[in-house]
Amino acid sequence: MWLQVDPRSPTPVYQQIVDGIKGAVAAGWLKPGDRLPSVRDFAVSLAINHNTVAKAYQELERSRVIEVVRGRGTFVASPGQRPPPDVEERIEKLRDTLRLAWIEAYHLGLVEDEFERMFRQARDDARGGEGKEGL
Amino acid sequence: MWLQVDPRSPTPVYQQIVDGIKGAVAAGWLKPGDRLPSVRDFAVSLAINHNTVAKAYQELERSRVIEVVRGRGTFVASPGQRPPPDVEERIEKLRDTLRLAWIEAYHLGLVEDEFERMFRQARDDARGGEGKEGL
DNA sequence: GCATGTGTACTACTCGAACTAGTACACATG
DNA sequence: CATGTGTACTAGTTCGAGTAGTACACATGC
Repeated sequence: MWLQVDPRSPTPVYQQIVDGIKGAVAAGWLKPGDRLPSVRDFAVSLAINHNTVAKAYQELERSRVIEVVRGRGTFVASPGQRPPPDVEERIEKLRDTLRLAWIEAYHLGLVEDEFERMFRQARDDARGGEGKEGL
Repeated sequence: MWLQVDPRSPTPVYQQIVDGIKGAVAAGWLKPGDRLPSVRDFAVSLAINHNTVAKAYQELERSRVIEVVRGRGTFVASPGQRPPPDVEERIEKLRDTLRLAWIEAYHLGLVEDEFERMFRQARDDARGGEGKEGL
């Protein structure tokens, strides 16, 4: 299975699924129109309850990353259709994440150049990392 | 009081204290040698239990942000003395935070330039934001 | 129509982290 | 010795995450 999950992680399992799928889409590893496993199949693969998968799918649909069709399945959405209802709030949260990251970098003794390099490295990791990629 | 805390936030209260103090130090709003309130005084100001403040102080000491002297009080540490015992782990966590931030930015429809601008803005916010600063 | 597979909704329950509350202890200072 | 500091411990509450099981509504294909 291309996604793994750690039940003992402090990050909730459903959040790990959300992050994993968002990452796979951003990396191009999942493409618009691709079908995701059913909540039950996915739950068996990850050895978790199907309600946890359902919760992740609901969050992903709110984020406009996937589209759910009752009775048929869930599919990766085409990017940039319509933005999620709370974009502004999400952007604000992202701002705060970056602010806290700078503060943390300061206390870890990282100088500005190092941290900016890390920032760009993270961008490259976000698109295509994880080893296998379309070349 | 220069720090406030929201007991209904999903982020734990002790974590809010940690972030707040780290931010105040990084912004220069708290300087090395400055004394922090006692756990009990701070707890009264924030209307929380003193054990919660103590937990925050312990985390801040592990991060080498403050120094605790039993019987005397807690003080802002001088920067760059000795690094925390788990720097590598913290840096790795920071890497992952940035990677997830890029993924989130992608799904919010932010283009690279916008996100890099946001990154630099966050740096400026981290040192000196919050309105009042030493000019 | 009916069986099957899809996501959804609901209840009941377990588990662990966060937090409260209260108390006791060890150390430094005056 | 009194006071103020951080620390440690127990007991209990609260809440979110997750499990388990079931039932429902919709789409598809036989």
